[in-house]
Amino acid sequence: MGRSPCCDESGLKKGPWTSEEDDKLINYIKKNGHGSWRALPKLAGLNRCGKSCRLRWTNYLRPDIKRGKFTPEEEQTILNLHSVLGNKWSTIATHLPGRTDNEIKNFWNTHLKKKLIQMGFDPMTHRPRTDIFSSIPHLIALANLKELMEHNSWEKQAVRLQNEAAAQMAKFQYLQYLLQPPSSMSPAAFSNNNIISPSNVNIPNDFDTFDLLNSLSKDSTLPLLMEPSSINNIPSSFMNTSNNNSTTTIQPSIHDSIPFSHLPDLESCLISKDNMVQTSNFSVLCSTQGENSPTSPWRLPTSDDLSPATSSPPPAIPPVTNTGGDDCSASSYEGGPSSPSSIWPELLLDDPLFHELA
DNA sequence: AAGCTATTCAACCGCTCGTTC
DNA sequence: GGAACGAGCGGTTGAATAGCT
Repeated sequence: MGRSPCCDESGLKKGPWTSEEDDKLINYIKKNGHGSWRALPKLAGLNRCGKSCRLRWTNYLRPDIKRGKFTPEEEQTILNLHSVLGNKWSTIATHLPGRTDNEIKNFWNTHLKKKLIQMGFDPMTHRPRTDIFSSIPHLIALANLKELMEHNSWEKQAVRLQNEAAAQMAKFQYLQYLLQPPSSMSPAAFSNNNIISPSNVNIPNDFDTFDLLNSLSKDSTLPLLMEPSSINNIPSSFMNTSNNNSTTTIQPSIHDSIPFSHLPDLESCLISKDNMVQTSNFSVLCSTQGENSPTSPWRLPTSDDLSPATSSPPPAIPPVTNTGGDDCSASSYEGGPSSPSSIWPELLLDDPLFHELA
């Protein structure tokens, strides 16, 4: 199958569009619809290829396009969706009305990616980079912030909380290190669905790992999405397990899924087959549905999920069990719903450092 | 003011996928 | 089944602009 010549055809104009060309394109599409893009330029009296016309229309001239700065909510949505979907810009764009895939892609490449890198996170996996050099910017920024805070006086408490947050971060980075996949596995493959499977991760019989996992689950809200056979390797004494036909939710920090009709923000959640939405503050999720099934039982919300019921007020979210007395992590990381694999972006957005570095 | 560098984003390129014949 | 084609997608480029020296 050869490539279609399209824009290679000589004599066709390339480069920036003039307002005259824009008018021609808009008027034609308003009257006739775009029909066949290949045929459109001739019919509209444009010396452009159809592809160029399509791009100009979908990325710039379409009447429903929303221009201007991305809101923090949109930023959050992009981060959440990117952590689940990767560079599926068009899919991400379907969750952001009025934004084009091109615009989101540009915003990611020029802003969000840089923020993640500066914070010491891998923008592909949304996980902390475990090599010491990549962590340096984050550590320096933390140190600077700490110093800044120590020189103001509102902040002994804040410094303590910051230290505790940093300790949490360190704990989790160590956990990530313990659970990290073999080096042969590419980050891209890992980011496809963000599921830790037994084949790509070493779930050790290492008491330290489970101890750390358990401690993190108790005093913060850090989640892990695992496949069922991985879960089988975790001693049951570590977890409280609730079970139904399609999912098993293991919740050391006691946080139930809630019916999605009560969910305040569907966009940033995952929905299970039995229409339960996973909110923040869960700890470990796994599926009991088909031991060898590569597919997650969790899915992104669709427009069909946006029923009128979603407008009913959300129930009070139960407080996080917080054995460590760490109000910082609890107050920072609790709150809005999140998808299991999108906790890192949410952590970042809640992290003052994230805004500091922006 | 001029020159240089960094950033942004519209547009292009080349590939893949789905449909038709 | 496979060739041809159209449409769409993600990656990349480069002109315009902003910021800095």
